[in-house]
Amino acid sequence: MPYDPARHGPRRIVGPGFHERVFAMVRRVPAGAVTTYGDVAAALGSKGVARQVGYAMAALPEGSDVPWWRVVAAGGRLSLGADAADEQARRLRRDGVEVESQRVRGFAARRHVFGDAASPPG
DNA sequence: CGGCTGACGACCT
DNA sequence: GAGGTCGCCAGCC
Repeated sequence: MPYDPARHGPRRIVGPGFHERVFAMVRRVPAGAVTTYGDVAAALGSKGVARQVGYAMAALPEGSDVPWWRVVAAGGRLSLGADAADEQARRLRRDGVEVESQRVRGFAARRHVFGDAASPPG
């Protein structure tokens, strides 16, 4: 566990600067679309931080307004554990995204593109 | 500043 | 399709 809010501090979304940017990007992903850790990382400027994007997701509190389930692994796969992946699949279906065998249907078509706007409109 | 951790990604066998 | 390895780098103590 890279960051355990239950032990390291209060469940506040805006903590580490990097996470803040990650959350902002993920919030830009509309329902029905999906993105990948690598894409978010690339949108933030460094494709190498794909991992850190995942850690940011892990640090999200349950009631956050960040659609973490729209972030999947490369190739449209659900890299989370089988159980967690199932939950993600459920949420994706609620968005109208089909998931089969831990993979997003028509991933290429549903893949969200973060224009060149590296920062949110806000 | 150093060591440890880890919702990833690409590659090889 | 499945299993193992290396590279990437932020965050925490």
